[in-house]
Amino acid sequence: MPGARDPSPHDVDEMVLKMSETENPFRYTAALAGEMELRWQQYWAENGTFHAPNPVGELADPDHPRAGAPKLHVQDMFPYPSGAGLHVGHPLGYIGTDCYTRFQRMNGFNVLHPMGFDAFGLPAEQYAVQTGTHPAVTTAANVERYRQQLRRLGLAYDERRSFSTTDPEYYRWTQWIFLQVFNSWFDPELKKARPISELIAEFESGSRPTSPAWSDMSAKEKRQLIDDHRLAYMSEAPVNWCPGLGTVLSNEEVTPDGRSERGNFPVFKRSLKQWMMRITSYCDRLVEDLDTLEWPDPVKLMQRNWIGRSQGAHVDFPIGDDHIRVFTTRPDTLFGATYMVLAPEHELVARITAEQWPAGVAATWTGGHDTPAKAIDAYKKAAAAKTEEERTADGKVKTGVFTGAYATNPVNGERVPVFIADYVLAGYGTGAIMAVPAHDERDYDFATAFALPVVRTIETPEGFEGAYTGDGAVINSADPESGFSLDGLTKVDAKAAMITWLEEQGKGSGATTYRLRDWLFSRQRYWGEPFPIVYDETGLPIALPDSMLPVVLPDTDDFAPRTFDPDDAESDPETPLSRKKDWVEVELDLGDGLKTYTRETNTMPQWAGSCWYELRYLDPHNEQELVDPANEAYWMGPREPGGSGGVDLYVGGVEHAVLHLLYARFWHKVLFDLGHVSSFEPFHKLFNQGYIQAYAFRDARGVIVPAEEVVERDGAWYHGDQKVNREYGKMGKSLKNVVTPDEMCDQYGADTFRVYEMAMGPLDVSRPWDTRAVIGSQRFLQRAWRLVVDEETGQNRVTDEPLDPKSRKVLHKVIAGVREDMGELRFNTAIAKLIELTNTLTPLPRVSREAVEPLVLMMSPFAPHLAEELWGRLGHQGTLAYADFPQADPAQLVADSITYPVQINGKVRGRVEVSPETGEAEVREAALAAVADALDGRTPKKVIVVKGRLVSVVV
RNA sequence: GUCCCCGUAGACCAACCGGCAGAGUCGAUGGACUCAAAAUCCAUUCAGUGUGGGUUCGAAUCCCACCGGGGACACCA
Repeated sequence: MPGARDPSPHDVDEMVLKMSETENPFRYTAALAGEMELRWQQYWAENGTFHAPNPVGELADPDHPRAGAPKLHVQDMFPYPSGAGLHVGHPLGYIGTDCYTRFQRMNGFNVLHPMGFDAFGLPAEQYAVQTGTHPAVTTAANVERYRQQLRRLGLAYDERRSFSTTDPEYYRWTQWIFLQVFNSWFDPELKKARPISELIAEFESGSRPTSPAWSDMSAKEKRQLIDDHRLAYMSEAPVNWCPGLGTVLSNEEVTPDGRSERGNFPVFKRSLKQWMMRITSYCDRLVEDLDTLEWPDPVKLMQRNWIGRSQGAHVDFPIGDDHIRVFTTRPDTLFGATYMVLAPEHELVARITAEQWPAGVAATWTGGHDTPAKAIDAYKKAAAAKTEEERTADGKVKTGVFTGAYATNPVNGERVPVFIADYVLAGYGTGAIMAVPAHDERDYDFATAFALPVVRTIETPEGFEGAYTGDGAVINSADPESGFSLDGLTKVDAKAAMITWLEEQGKGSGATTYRLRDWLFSRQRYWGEPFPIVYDETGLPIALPDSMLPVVLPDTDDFAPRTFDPDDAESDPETPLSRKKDWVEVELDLGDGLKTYTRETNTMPQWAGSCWYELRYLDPHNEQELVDPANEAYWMGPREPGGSGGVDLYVGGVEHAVLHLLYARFWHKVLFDLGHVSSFEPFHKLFNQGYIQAYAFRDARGVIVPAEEVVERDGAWYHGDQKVNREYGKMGKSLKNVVTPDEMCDQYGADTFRVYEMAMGPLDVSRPWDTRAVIGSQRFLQRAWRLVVDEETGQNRVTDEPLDPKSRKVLHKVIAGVREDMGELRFNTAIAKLIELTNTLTPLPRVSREAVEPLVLMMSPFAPHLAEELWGRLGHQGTLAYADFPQADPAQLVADSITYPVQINGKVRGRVEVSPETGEAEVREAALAAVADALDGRTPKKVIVVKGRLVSVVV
């Protein structure tokens, strides 16, 4: 019956809570924490406490306490706001940067710590399709939910600088950058991007000759030639088509086994006309500038691997009237090239294939076929039938067939047989190799299988079997006819000498190749930035002028992508925007009067918005410019000559090692070349935070049971009476082990949650979530609270009497330690030291202000609400966010005395206590005296005094 | 297969340039307080550092091999 319900267990909890509150009304409970947290969050918002002043423009504030101070720009990888909301793992990095920036703000830095939302892209669209709601609606709701969740944690963001990549005011500038890229070309001499207008001027003046001559070209031909030089260009080329997602994908979005990173659908190579970005022009700079960055080595390595730069040579091997061009990193071993291999797809295969097998050819070479053409045909069919996965999974087993043709080794005139084999990839280098079995493992395996000769050209250690890839003197590398010889040179010198010779003879040249391909930039999706591009009757793209930006994404109910059977490789992509006929056809005046144009209907990929967001935080409302140069120079400019500049600390997961971080670096470099920014790298220092993982439990049937209902008994886990198995992994709905920050705030308060996340381990290490252990952080905050506040009366307990000398030493030791730990993001050890200090003060009869004030200040980065509250109760006005972080008194860091353990042969046999100034000789005397008994008359062979540490005696 | 990182009390983690293995947290146990409990406070417990060698007066720390866990790359010429 309504109004007469029995007390539920929930009510009982509340009664218990109320009872304990009435017993100790001023106790630091979750309820009290919640009340004061809300109050301080309001205070900060109302007072703009965390506003960071810009040098110029709308956000400039000369009266701000940190105006003109040294700057610190710290950023998190902004989240994609999913429909599921945050779990406790998500804000780990955000809390880390919040603690760090609060600390540095108190150290006098003008701190920029913004947060935004990466809200375009596939997942938002998929979520919208699932729920049948427009992505704009779901995205806005998700962003709002994230904002609330983050606000509740007391993160000190400058909220004026927050934006979402889906805001038209934001993507207006994403489109503007696209146009910058579109209207640029890469000058290979200067190795930088230049405005396309400068290229056109060179064409027109004839200083850069064209073929045919510029003046002989039609207007359309001229435009095509120009378009071919742009950094953003359209091309018909094999791309990754993913029917399951209904869109094409960039190489970076495809996993090594040929599936989509998102959704795990099959991906097929398909020739389609798509937008590309010429990231390959920047390969060298993207590799070399890694040296200027403070990034974790694994991330640098991943980028280097992905770019895959190799230096070597192109060499031409004559064959009939043709020649086969190969790329090799080992031109020094050219004399050892005993055969050649083409990729099965290589364009020369058909032309060079012989009509008949040469006399006496081995059966292994022919694959058992009558003619080379049949053998080749069969092999190509077999290769095509294999998936990428099968092709690589076969590992070391080398297959191939002979073409029946022979080419000529250009250095010594030897006839070398030409094979096709799938261990040579069509997409890398020239799709053809010279094979040097003596010094390349793959070639050696193939040569062994096909009984091909092995000629060593590098001195190989005695008894060495297989391919020797190490260093050594060059041998067997001389041509008696020409007199050319590399014999006796080192590997490095021989490479250089060979390249010089090849270039002199016109038989090859030094060359560098890359694994990186140009960035496929268009997607057949609705929820992305529209391209600021239209087409006229020629079908060639025309950039819209800045004045027409933004090109707003048109509203539609028909936003679902056209997807296909995931395995239907022959399906064709369809852009959702193309269905909006009234939007696609547009009348514009682009200079030649009002004409009808057709809009580009692809949208930009998810990565576009995150490619430059670090810049927009600097000047988020600037309508004239992407960012005012003065603001960019202040927040991101290089700090020393030749420095990269960029964000001072960028924190995020390692999963973006290649995708986001590579694309963002590329765009930033284009903007740098065009003079829009003074930094040539976007992120100077990168820190990869670990993940919070969680246990999940499965019952005997293999069904996941809710983790919170599982109890541990006698070393096993039970769900009710049922024994369950424990697994370790991600936190997620499907594993029924999600814990949300909201629950933690309800149960303990945001400060406790923050302290727990920071205390549970180093920021870069992944660890398991353990709700039961959170209580420890709450106890710490309760003890600290109790130092200041009498739990029964609410009175201030702090006295102005000086601290006792012993505790003072502890205080200053802790201050020194905490400062050091904070600077290096070692929050777990900093918190341990704060707990130590708290535990030192707890038993004291009177609590001295001398100790409590520094404690409160030092706790404030971790537990900001509690600290603000205590700071007020200690008699201060306003916020402590700009108070000075405590400094240790060096005089207090000197120990009164030092106890030296005295070791005899590595074992501690005694101790001596001396004053810190005691000289080495005296310590030695005292030590020997202390262990005289243990020495038992033996004379020490050696006595080692380690100053301040110990004394080691050897007998 | 190659390369990189990590293995320390029952759990999470400290230990700086090699110098007494323990800062902190959870758990467990005992005590104080209480009629009792919760909460709180106090105390105790527990590893010789994955295994085996080596260097050293001295090794968790440096070197080598192996085992276990995580990650990167994986025919890139």
